[in-house]
Amino acid sequence: MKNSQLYKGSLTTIIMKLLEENGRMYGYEITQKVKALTNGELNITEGALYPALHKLEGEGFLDVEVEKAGNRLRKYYKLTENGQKETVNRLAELEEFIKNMQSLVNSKINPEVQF
Amino acid sequence: MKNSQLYKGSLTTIIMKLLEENGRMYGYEITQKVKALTNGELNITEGALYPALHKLEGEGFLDVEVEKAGNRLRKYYKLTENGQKETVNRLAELEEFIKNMQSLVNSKINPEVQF
DNA sequence: TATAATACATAAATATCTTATGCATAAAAT
DNA sequence: ATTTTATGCATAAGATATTTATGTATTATA
Repeated sequence: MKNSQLYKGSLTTIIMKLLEENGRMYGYEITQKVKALTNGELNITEGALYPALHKLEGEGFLDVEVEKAGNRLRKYYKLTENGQKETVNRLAELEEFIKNMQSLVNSKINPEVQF
Repeated sequence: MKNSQLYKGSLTTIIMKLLEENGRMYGYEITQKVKALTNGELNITEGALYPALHKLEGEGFLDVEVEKAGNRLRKYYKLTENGQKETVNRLAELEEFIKNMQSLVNSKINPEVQF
């Protein structure tokens, strides 16, 4: 997704948070939602998304239901009970991460001027 | 560094920001500074740090000066002119990243309750 | 009627980081 | 006195996540 290396490692957290919000979503829907919420800045690639969804399912954090929309199939994912607990943990980790990054970045450029 | 996957991709940004602040630092000093600024939460491992420093140097973003402190040697790194420009870019990317992650995470749990 | 959008999938290559290991000096603890 | 911890560098193997490339198929738009 996108060019910036910073997004590496954040994909599953994003997926789980969106599923927590929306109850259930299918893969393509997730990519579109992320694009919309970030004003087109974050584009999740399919090569990253689908393996991530399969892994989360394999870990027991997601359940899947296949449905047909017209002639096209959609795989709707939703959080399992364990997935809901894990989502809470990951969001807490994300908050910590952001807090830590801000501690590292928001310090003064010229520390010798501080008093 | 640490357990959370979220930090992946953020190491070089952290290094460059610290060098921007402090003028020049040696590897071990960077690990200690990061630990201090994050209250012990973020521990940069040597296996990540040294290759990252070498890579940044190879890309022309860092210059190195070897000095002896007593009988032990230290490699002091500082930003090149290009490195300073790149630091500005990376910090802007970090801000964007944090903003986007907050957009994704700070949305309501129950969107149907919004009005 | 060709192109773009929708919808899934996987495999190879790349990048980053963890874990493990190695060497050496200096300080602190037993 | 001597072991452990801290300081200071380094690299290599393995794990993991993501990019890039490719594939298939349906539906909507230009």
